Amino acid sequence: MTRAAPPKRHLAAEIAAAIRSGDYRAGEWLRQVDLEESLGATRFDIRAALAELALRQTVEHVPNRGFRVAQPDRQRLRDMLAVRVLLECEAALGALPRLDEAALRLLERKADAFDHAVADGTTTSQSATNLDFHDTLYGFAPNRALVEVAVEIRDRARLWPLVLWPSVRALRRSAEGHRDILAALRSGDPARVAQSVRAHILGSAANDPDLEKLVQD
Amino acid sequence: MTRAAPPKRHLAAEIAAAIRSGDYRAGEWLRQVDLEESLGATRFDIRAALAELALRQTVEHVPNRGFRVAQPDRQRLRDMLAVRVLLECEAALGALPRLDEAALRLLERKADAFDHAVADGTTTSQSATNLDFHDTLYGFAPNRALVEVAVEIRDRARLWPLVLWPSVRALRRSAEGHRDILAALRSGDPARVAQSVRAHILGSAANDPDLEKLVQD
DNA sequence: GGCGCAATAATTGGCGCCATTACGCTACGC
DNA sequence: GCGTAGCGTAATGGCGCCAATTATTGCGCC
Repeated sequence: MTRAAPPKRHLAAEIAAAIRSGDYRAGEWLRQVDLEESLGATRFDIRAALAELALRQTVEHVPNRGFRVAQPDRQRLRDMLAVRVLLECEAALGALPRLDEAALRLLERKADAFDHAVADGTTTSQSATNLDFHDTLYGFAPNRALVEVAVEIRDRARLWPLVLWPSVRALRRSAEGHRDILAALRSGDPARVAQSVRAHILGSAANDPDLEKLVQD
Repeated sequence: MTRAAPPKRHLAAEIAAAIRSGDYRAGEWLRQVDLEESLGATRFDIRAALAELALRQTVEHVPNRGFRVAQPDRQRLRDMLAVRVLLECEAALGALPRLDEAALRLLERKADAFDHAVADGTTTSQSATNLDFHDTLYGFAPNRALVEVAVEIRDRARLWPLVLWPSVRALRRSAEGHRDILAALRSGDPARVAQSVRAHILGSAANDPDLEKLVQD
């Protein structure tokens, strides 16, 4: 056999990453021929991946026209943030009683990793370490289904604000948010945990001036 | 043209309905040839529909083996119910301040329709009128994204308990649940609304003896 | 010179075929 | 008589081609 055989790729994730990195702008049409060439995949797989992204509302599908990057209005973005707050707060609260000293230490290391990525790291490493912190925290929650839904909704809403991310100020604020959450978790106060998670999520959209005031609602 | 041309069918929903009606049991393999014959669709569309259901975790996909109906364990069912409570309570609470007298009248008519379906109706009409009541209520919530997620998660979790539905006792309890929710909405008390919605959702799984005690947690 | 229409070109999307893979049966050996 | 290995069969799934639909460009007309 000439090739080692590419075992399996998740093309939908690759396309989503391409959108996230700015290769395609909101509202732009995604031509299947371009994707099949740039990703080196067959048209069949491209279509399956696009259908998957359409189901996740990452892209919009217009019959006989094609797929284009979804462009949510401000109201919808606000609404999605509220849903994220609801789900992720619940996940964090579920994790709270299950956190022992070792778990808190682990979370601190994850927070450190994000700090380092903010200081000197690529956008992708910043994103990865950030997600790692949250996933680790939610991983302690007993309700597995809740965590899955929370992560799914987060990733669904994550596409658009991330384009605006490279603001150093927002990154520093995000790092501080992790510390706030850790402090709240150590205090053991559920209300404080919920508040810190809420502020952190809403703050992630705060680099957009129009969304800034959402934090104070 | 010989045929009026079937414009477009949502095959995934039809397959889900077939599973719901009991044509396929949990864990059973879904052969593509059978579906393509029974639904009168092409293999291509069947595969797309199955992929969609796999993404919604309605069916499980095993490479080179096929698709089979997912069979969640009790713990996962419990977890999904908790997520539903979280989302649907929030949606109901969001709708609460927006309900005027006309809206409450409308909801009462929807509740009446469900009562009639319970008294003399098919399982599908019972299911439809029940969903209609909830969708109407949530439709008043200002957060559109929240409602969409809530409905999506509900439909995702709805498959399995519904097989157990035809219990008349559970249906009557469900009808009473609607009345409780309406009374709570009329009282305007958020805590009471949340409690009634919570009890109604948890009660929907109460015809399973093993799940009965979940209501009192 | 501008607008509308039609022909052309490009892109999407439906569908069938064939290779790959897993399962079940049978035959052989111990 | 039982276990195992090999083969036959049937199902999955990957891929390419062709029809349907739409955007675009050029031409004719007002």
